[in-house]
Amino acid sequence: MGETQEVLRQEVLARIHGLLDGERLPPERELCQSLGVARETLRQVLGELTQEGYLVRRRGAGTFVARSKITQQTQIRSFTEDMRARRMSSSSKLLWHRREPAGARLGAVLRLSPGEPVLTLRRLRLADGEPMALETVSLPDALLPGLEPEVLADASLYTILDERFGIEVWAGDQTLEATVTDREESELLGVPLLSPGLLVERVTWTRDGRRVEATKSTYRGDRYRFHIDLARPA
Amino acid sequence: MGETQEVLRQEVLARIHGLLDGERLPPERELCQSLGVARETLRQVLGELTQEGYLVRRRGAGTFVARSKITQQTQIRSFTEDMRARRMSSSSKLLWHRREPAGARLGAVLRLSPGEPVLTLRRLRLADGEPMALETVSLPDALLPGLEPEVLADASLYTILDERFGIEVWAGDQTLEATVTDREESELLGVPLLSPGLLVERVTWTRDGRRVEATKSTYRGDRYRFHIDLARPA
DNA sequence: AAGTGGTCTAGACCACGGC
DNA sequence: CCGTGGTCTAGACCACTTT
Repeated sequence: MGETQEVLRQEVLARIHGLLDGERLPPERELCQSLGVARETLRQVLGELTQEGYLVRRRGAGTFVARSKITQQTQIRSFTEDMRARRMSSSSKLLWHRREPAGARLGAVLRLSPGEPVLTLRRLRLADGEPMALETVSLPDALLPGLEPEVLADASLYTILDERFGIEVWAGDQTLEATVTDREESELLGVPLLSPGLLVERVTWTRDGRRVEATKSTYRGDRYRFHIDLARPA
Repeated sequence: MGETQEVLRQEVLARIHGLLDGERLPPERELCQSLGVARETLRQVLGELTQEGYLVRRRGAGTFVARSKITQQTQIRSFTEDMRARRMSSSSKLLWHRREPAGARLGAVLRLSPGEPVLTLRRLRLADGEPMALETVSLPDALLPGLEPEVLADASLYTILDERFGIEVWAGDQTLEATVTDREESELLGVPLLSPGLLVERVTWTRDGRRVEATKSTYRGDRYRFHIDLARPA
């Protein structure tokens, strides 16, 4: 996303904030003029905000504030919460951590400039003392000023984010695919080489769109199962 | 999506089809001229195809073909609907079918008495002519009076349920786990023995709680990917 | 330096909703 | 009918990769 759009997004969010649920925004042609940008640029931003549930657009009618978000499909759960829900004890082993520039790929995913520092840590996650998953988490360092990675050795990341930094994860995006374990994963997870595994990639963000984490995990295929409640679209 | 983009999309897909994995597409400025559209319009289409995994774009370098995985959304979708959403053609090959008493396990899942007849069929599902998944569906026979299983050889189950029997799937429950393909699966899916695969089990029901289907599918791990939108519980 | 994708602009026309 | 969002255009400049 460009610089203009970043600023524009905040401006529009501010205006939305000043409106009630269901109220109409000014027409695009009017809004873009008052904000000093091209209509297409504004539309790009409005499109994203619509996607995120802040707005509803109706052709011929207008763009409206949608305060109430409906579609809670699948819930975001941290490993810790997930295990608690399964009535298992969870623990972690911090394998390594480092702070480094985001680089191109992570920068794009987390919406940071490539030079921005990122905290990355790799943890072995255990359930009832048994290895269950290997996880690599990357977080914008600026989000967690002064955090010692060691406290994440055995704590819920989401809890720390919330209680210590006031960061609440609001939504996310996750993909699952099948894989087989490589040598390192097999050893750490205690399974034979080339065992089935679930590769889970997750990106989450806060209500105001700030990217919180990019996580890539490999779950043991023989012990882990992913559950989804389905709903039929209307 | 506009008319121009629809046509454009097909044109670009055709060109992609003519290229190998990793090959570069012509530059945007060249391509849009040869296709007779504006660059932004072309970029819109390229963006979507990138989102869908057909392409990878690298600034300063070019746009490249990515024989990538397909990603699935979160709602209940039949394979047919899923593929249609991906704009791929879907087809099926009916491997076998039979009617028999539900038995203990299926009876419990579908909430039928064990003696109640169940229609079970096994289908190979293909996307754009390529094997993608193996699926075994079981349905209460009483739901589908007079259905000839052959019509399911190449039709959407959900569509038939709805249009012909007035049965609307309302909600469901799905689990995913990692597996490796056995001998039969490998042969039918055209992958090596013990390839990674996704084992998907699904049970769905109508609004009034009647169980509709119990399905067990094995998806190719190298071509299929599940996509889930996450939301944080309130 | 040349060429690529990424962003932004100003303006046109279309399709639809509500008056 | 007019005003709205939806699409498309031609062209400019920027950021990055490659040579």
